[in-house]
Amino acid sequence: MSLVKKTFSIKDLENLSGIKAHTIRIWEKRYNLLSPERTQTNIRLYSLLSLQKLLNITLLYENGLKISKIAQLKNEEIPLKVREIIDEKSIKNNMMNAFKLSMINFDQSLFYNTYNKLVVDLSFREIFKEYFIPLLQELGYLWQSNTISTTHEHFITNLVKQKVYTNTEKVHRSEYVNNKSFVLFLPENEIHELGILYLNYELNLRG
DNA sequence: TAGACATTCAAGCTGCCTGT
DNA sequence: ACAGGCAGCTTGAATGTCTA
Repeated sequence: MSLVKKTFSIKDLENLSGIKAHTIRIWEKRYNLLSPERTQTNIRLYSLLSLQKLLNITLLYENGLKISKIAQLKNEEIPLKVREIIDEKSIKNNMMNAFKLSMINFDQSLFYNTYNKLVVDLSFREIFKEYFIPLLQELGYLWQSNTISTTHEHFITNLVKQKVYTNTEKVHRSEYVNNKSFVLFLPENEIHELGILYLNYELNLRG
């Protein structure tokens, strides 16, 4: 018997993709996602291509795309979309890891370098929301699990704070766009002020 | 007008049945 | 074992309606 399989049963697809056979049938029926060959006795036989397609679909699906949306994609578009997600993820992972490394080693210039790479393509808001917030969230867990100390936390939050300050200064306008005033304050004894500093940035950005 | 609450819809799962 | 149909259930998102 050949070790290289040429056709796959619906059970094979279930095992390889983690999508239940019943669900695969439903998708097939509702969205024509796959159109397998059939044996004389009407049993589905999937090609390697079908398997590939299902695995791609699974990846998109697990990344939050609705099955109804995926079904609208043309066959050629699916691998492109998959690559987009993978690229985006690995770039993001690399950058996140760089930030974490800079924290562990108290490496200020690594922090700045990573930031400077990001700022080429992203707005400060995007960097703050997509990188700094997750980073700070993770700090919490790392601290809880004794992986890092408060010194690390202070080191990185201060660098982030710096970035908020400099960006706030950059967008600050001498003339206000409207005459509204905002008073920002934290609850008593709340020491984590980054959120409020960022809000201040957003307000300045809007004049 | 914001927030609470209700309704609707898509998607998926499970169980049951019948047929091959 | 697999196919396919049906009913019933859950979940989450989107949308609509009511009310303080």
